[in-house]
Amino acid sequence: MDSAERLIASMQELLWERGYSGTSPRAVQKMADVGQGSMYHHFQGKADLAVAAEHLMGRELQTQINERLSSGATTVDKIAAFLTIDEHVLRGCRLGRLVQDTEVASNDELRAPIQTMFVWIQQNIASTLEDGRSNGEIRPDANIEALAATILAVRQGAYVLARAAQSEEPFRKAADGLIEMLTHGVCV
Amino acid sequence: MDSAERLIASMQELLWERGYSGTSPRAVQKMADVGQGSMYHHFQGKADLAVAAEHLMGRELQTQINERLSSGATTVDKIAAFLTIDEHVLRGCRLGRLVQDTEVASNDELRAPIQTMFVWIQQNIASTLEDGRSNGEIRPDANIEALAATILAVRQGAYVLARAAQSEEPFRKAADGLIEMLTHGVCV
DNA sequence: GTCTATATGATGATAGAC
DNA sequence: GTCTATCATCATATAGAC
Repeated sequence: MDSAERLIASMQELLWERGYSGTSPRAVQKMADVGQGSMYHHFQGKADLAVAAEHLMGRELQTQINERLSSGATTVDKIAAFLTIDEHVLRGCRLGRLVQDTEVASNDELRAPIQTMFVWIQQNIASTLEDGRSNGEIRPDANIEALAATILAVRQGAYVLARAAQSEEPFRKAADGLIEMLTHGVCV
Repeated sequence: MDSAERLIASMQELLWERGYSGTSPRAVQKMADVGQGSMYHHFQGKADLAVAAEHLMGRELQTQINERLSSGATTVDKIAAFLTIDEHVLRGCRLGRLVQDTEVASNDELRAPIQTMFVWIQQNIASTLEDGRSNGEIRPDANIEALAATILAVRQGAYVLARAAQSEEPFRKAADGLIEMLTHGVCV
């Protein structure tokens, strides 16, 4: 990896670990083993480098999500796979965590890659549900768009609950509850 | 309001607006119109003042949530009220946002009040669902605990989606999807 | 109980040599 | 393309006068 690549990889790591405001250019340079001048040669500044890191995150997440949403026999299995716990639950969602930072939310350049990814994920969940509807697994009158938003929200919210508890248990519970609702409904 | 109360109110406001790491004692003092020496007289430091602010937040949230979970005729109406949009959706959840901050998540004194509130909320949702089960509104075999976790996760996640989009729409959609799942289920 | 002065280190960024 | 030196500003906190 060259300097620029190492800078992006380090920024990505630190964004996940410490958030945007909590990540200093210094720390990125140190982790990447790259000098200050070098960083400001390759990137305009902290925000510019962070955007590059966000784009890399997005590409990695797309791969992961595609794998999960295409695993499993039934539609519910696919959604369950999407909600499967991974090794990083307590670190939070790489993208979702970032957008809680006011500096990120109020800067369109930093926010755009996150919003784009969320839209992409929702569309993929929606098309998984559509397939299920064609198969006859999903009710014909289901509001696919709303359901996709709910499913993504459960994952994002489950990360938050797990972080507050410093335990993976609330994540699992929230996922279980969603699967139950998808399969059985709740009302008599 | 005396100095200490103004400090707590200001810290609360700034925690919501800028998060913990993003809030400096300076800024709090300025908003509260209180000098530096005064702040360090009343509180041990930034974290100590933040904990006081978190406790105040918790008390306010309990009132709001009690109101919502007791409004509405049916159990689903009550859950829908819990998921009703409020005027502050784009600012995020006061508690959920905080715990995304690494400094908060890794400091037990700062994290505890948040976790306590989440547990309290889940218990209140659970007992609302229990009532519905007694009424015959909710399936007897429903996994109440998991459903409560899911419902709270939807609210938390919906905040995240709204912030990423800088729009209240995803929040509404996620809530709609949840209500649909509660009432009809999704699978044929 | 509140004030000002000060300490110590980090922040994000620039300047200019090599 | 990378380096070191430097900048102005902010962070959190303490010291000691009033």
